[in-house]
Amino acid sequence: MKNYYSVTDCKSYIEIRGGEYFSPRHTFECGQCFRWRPDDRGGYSGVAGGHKARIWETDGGFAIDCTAEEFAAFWRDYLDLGRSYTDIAAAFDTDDFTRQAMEFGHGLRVLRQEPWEALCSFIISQCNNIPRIMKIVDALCTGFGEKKGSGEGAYCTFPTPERLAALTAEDLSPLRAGYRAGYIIEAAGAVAGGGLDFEALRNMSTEEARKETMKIRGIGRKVADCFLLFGMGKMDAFPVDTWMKKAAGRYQGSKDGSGFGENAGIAQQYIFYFARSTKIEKQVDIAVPQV
DNA sequence: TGCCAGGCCGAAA
DNA sequence: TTTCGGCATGGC
Repeated sequence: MKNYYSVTDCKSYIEIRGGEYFSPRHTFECGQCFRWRPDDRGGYSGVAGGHKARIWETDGGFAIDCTAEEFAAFWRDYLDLGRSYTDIAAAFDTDDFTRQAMEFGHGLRVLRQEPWEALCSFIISQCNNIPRIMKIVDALCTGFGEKKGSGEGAYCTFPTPERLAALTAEDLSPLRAGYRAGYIIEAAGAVAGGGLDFEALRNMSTEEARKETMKIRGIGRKVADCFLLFGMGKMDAFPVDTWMKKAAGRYQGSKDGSGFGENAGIAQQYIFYFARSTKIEKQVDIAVPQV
């Protein structure tokens, strides 16, 4: 396991080499996030934490169209580059199912998303399909987020809880989110009003944080666990006995015998394996060298 | 046209 | 404690 990333400044972008293999496709299309889109050049463009970027694979690693400073300040943590997924994968090389799961999702990383964006996005995800989730999230950002940049580089940030808390379900009707609109506004109110305190949740056990999150109407076990894993970095949010049994059932029931197809749902179950891995993972040194 | 999608809520059993 | 219908909407 290499734990050292070399960052090369290529003027309009930086290239990261020497770390673990990172798959933009597996990472951005597995269903853990909803604001990244593939482009016709093989890369992915997305907005996170108020930043916009394009990420693509290179011969020796991957590249981001940002500065080394921006990488160090935001993208490095967002992409969870300080965690050794190689070690995690090695620890799960125990049986056919887990081995194929790891192979299928090779290069996938669990993104460290903004808490509010993760919570709101997974409220929208309930009883919904991924293309429509992305469509609603996009409409939410376009309609109520902050507009940044200009021309082709223009984009909208994810709307703040304060902004959404001031709205009514009717205001959100252009989103066509259905009954989820009310849930969004209630959650926004809880966050903006301090009823759901992200910093306090960080200091709680996963179980306590889950209980606290589920006090909000419209947030059940599934949404809460997605929020805790993807938004709060609580890597043990998904109990293996609950979620992996589902994944195993779908794996064994696959018609072509290949196990894992191009299925975002299955890929997410793969993430749950990572979620169970904190006990064996190692933190690595990711100091960014001079460019 | 009908089924279903990465749920949740609340009532009834 | 578990089960089940209803909820909005749109993709297939």
